[in-house]
Amino acid sequence: MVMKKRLDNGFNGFLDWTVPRGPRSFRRVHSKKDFEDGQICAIELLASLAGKLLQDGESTACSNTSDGDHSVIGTNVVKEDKSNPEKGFKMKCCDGGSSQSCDLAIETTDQKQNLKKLQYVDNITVFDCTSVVINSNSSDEACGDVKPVVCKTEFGDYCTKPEEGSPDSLESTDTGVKIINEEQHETKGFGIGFPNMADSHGSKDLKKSPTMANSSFKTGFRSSFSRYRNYFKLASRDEDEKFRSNKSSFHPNSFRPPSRIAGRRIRKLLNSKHWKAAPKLKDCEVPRSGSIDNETRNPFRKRKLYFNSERRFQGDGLYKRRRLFDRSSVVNSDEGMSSESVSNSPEKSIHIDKSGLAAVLHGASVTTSSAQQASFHSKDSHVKFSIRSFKVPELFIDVPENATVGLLKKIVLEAVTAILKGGLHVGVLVHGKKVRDDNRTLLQTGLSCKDNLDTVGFTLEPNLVHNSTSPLCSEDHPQMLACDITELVPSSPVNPVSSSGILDVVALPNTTLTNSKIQDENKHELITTSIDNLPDNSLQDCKALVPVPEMTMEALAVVPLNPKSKRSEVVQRRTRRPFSVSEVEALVQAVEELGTGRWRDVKFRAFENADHRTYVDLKDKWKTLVHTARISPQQRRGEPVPQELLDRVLAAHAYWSQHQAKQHSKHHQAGVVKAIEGSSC
DNA sequence: CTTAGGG
DNA sequence: CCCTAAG
Repeated sequence: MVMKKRLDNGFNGFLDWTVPRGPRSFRRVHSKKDFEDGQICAIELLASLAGKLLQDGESTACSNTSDGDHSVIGTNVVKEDKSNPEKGFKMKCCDGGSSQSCDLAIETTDQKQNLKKLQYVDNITVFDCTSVVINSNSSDEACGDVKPVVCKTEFGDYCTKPEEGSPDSLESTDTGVKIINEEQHETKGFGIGFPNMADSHGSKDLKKSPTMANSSFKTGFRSSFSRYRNYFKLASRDEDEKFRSNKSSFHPNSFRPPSRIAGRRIRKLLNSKHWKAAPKLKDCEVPRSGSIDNETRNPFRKRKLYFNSERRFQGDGLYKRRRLFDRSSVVNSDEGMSSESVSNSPEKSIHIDKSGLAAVLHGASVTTSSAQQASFHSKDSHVKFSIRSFKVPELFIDVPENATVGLLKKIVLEAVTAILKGGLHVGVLVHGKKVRDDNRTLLQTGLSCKDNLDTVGFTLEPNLVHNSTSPLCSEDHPQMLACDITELVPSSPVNPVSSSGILDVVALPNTTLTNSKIQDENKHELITTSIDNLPDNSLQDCKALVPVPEMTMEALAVVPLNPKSKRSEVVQRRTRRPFSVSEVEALVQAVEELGTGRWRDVKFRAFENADHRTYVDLKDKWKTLVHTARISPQQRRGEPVPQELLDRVLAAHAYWSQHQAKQHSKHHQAGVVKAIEGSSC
């Protein structure tokens, strides 16, 4: 996760921030509402199915084993039975043999907005051995007919809806979830699938979902979109130089008139939550008053150039220092812990998905439907995603050797159910990096060009921030609400509690997973949960089942366990936003006029509406610009800055450095003079 | 809050 | 880009 330092530039790598580092602290942004608003409808469906399975477990799951159906390991497949539309989501167990496949197809077919819907064929029921993969590569005709729709907008709406239409509505035919047996992994693989559940309870749950699905989604999107529009009404300076001028005039100029503080306040309001009031203020703006003193002393003063930060109409302003992210969305999938760090008894532990907890989409194939994706107003452009496979979050399972396969299945199912019930987040990866700014458009993110679409990835992430009012907590483990668990392992195994919902650990009361390593690494979510309600007493033999969330050591170390402190808010490093040439030009222009010591003024002069550029950013950029200008062109990286600009940078830098020195000496002299005068008097 | 500078 | 001392 740490980027290579660029020492060759002589800067001792201080430029390293060009690549995001891990978060330093955490915050929580997703509201409780997020969680409750059906964000996990699809998941709940699965969970309900899983619950059903649990109930019927002994007769179904175990029967498989007794039947000698060993193929279930890594091959069992769950699929819907489309032949029975009324039953909706009848689950069927099929022995996929080598053609194991499950369904998970996510597709965005954008009609009028960027992202209209995600189709989610939720046969996410198969887990493979080393890596649980929901693979859709196989065009298994038997699968892929059921299409509950999961709408996950970038604004958080998340809903499901069964697709009443024909299977054709699915973009891709390959909607099977594939169980992959990755032999290269030393751990033994296995898979589970929902057994025959012709009368699955799930169908009922499913029938509910459609309603809220669409409505929730649409409203969510609309409101979000309207916010954008409001913003742009206010702040977009796109093709409006005048606007910019007016705007700047509204704010205190660089010489900070008396009203400066008030001006700042107003500005702050404008930039924050009072967008709608802004347009009116604009009308009241007064033309910018001329400079008082700069004119005479600043040789660069004449030039006028303003950077139109919103030129591209991309809603950058919405960024608004949005630094709070759900914890689970912050963790990088590739930072997942190794299995070794968790298994307290390697011989017996079964490690699922060694590659980490993040559910990683494999081979996302994406296509664009519009040729002018990259064009400016591509509102009508669609970006279609065809997700071939997901990895399911990593599970760590520890069972005794003499446990039955049926038990194992049950345990795994428990783990999966726990995760699913906890809800999932979808992460988006571009070039392997997580896109954490949910407000960015696909266009901004670079997902609009066909060329870039193959770099997209999706992840399924356990919803670690489990709301206290969520069913799992309130119903199943109410006691956790009152527990302030700050230790890694519960001191009293007799008092089982649930952790963050997805982290439930099924363990014997006296065999709490107390692996020292785990403790050492702050796996404080390893809380035991009661297994009393489990039907199978044989479960008593199992040592522990530990679904471990995607989580880095860092995250583990920081995230508190207390459900309340689970609001563990994350301060996410801002997304990197390289300065464009036009921005650089604006910066140079402003610095030429104002000097290098007045970044606040520079900010207001040239980047006032670029909320994502703070004066510190500008100062830093200037710093790097000066550096860039001094090094040889070959050593420069990133978007090349015109030499002309760099020359100006150096000139301005030299000038202001000298000027500063002058001022300094001037003041010094003045002080001396004054002192002399004072003494003479 | 700003500035300046290190990381 | 982050952090923070200092003003």
